[in-house]
Amino acid sequence: MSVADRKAREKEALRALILKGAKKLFLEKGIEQTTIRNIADEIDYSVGTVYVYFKDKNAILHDLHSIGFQELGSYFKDLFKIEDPMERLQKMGFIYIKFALENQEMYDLMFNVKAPMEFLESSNNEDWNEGVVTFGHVKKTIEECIDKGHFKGHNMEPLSFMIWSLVHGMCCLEIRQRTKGVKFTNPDTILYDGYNEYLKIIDKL
Amino acid sequence: MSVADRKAREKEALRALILKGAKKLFLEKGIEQTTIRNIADEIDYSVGTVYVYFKDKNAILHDLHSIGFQELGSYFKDLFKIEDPMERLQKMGFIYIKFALENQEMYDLMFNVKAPMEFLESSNNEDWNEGVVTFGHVKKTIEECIDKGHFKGHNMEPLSFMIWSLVHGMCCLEIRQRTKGVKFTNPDTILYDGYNEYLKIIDKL
DNA sequence: TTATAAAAATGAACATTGTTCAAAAAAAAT
DNA sequence: ATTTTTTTTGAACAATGTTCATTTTTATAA
Repeated sequence: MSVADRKAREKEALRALILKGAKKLFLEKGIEQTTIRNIADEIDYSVGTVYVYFKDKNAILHDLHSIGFQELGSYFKDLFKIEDPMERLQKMGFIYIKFALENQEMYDLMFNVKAPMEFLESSNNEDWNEGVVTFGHVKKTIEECIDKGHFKGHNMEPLSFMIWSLVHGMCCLEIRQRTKGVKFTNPDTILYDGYNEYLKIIDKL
Repeated sequence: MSVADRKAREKEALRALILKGAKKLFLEKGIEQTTIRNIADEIDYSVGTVYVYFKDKNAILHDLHSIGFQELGSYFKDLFKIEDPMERLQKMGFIYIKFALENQEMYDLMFNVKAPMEFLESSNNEDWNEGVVTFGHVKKTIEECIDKGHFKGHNMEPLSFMIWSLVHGMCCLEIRQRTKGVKFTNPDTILYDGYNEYLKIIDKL
């Protein structure tokens, strides 16, 4: 173990500490209400240090958005043990909603907040890897469904996109407060009620 | 015409002028990049004046979000001439997408930006009228579809919510840049391709 | 151990933001 | 012409993201 190695580890640790502090504050008081100064205070470092480890706020938000995808991944983990692709598809949407509702701020960061995408653009990164991988799971599952004779007459990719959008749209309306004040009969269960309507439909396809 | 009347008209006119200037700048450089000072400059008034006519920035954003719903209403106008509810439902989604793509910044303000909802909360307004009315159009159409024997075994409200979410989700992913960098086969048409998959499905219901 | 070089951390300073409010200017009423 | 009311103003404030010369800490060499 050289000194350089230890330093590299320490750098990585502080980087992680900053992200941890940022995430804590995000969950406590929201992304927009969290400032760099807040984050620095939280971990007992100065503002300047934060900027040594991250180019700007977008960079922090991007890294945190990646962590969000890791967390979604751990929600998804057991899914791939399910052999039947139709059953897997059904559970996938359910778990997706569960993740979104249990991690609203993170979900928002992953799929709504502009910063992570702006970071990608600013670093000349063409692809959105996190998105590619996650959407890949949907596509793969749908493909298996089609192979088994389901979704006759449908195209894999647009169908996958539509189903992703369906679930995302519900989460999005909920998280961005567009379901409040719309006078649903059962506001508390509307996401799962809506999802059930979708389940009824694909049951026949 | 009393002096008070004229003054009232002038007040209303200046209010409208501020909103017009704000909208122009929003479309030019985005909502987040537009400052109150920008708006004041645009219409040759001082910052202070803007605050005489609007409580804060959220109030401007809320009023502009309402204007967005008026504009969506004019897109929807001809829809209600369509007798067949299934045909109307199909066209409604299509027009909804068209509106979203042609007015991305306004759509974002209407359905994603938090400010308009924060304004509602701060003014103790329980209901989101614009949302209630627009969602009402979907519900009414679905209800007519059910009355005509479609969507057997489905519940009107959750089904309406699911369909709204489906279309909204696609628009949302597009506008918030989550379709870029995901390597679609046909990125330019993915929204309409996705919508077509939905059309194929409800065709059978 | 001490002196020197490299790395890491700092926080004052800057430009920009939303917002306020006493003062000035303009308009209306007397 | 004078007073009162309404409207407009922009300097000032606190808070934000960001920068960077300076200081502090750590590693290396003598």
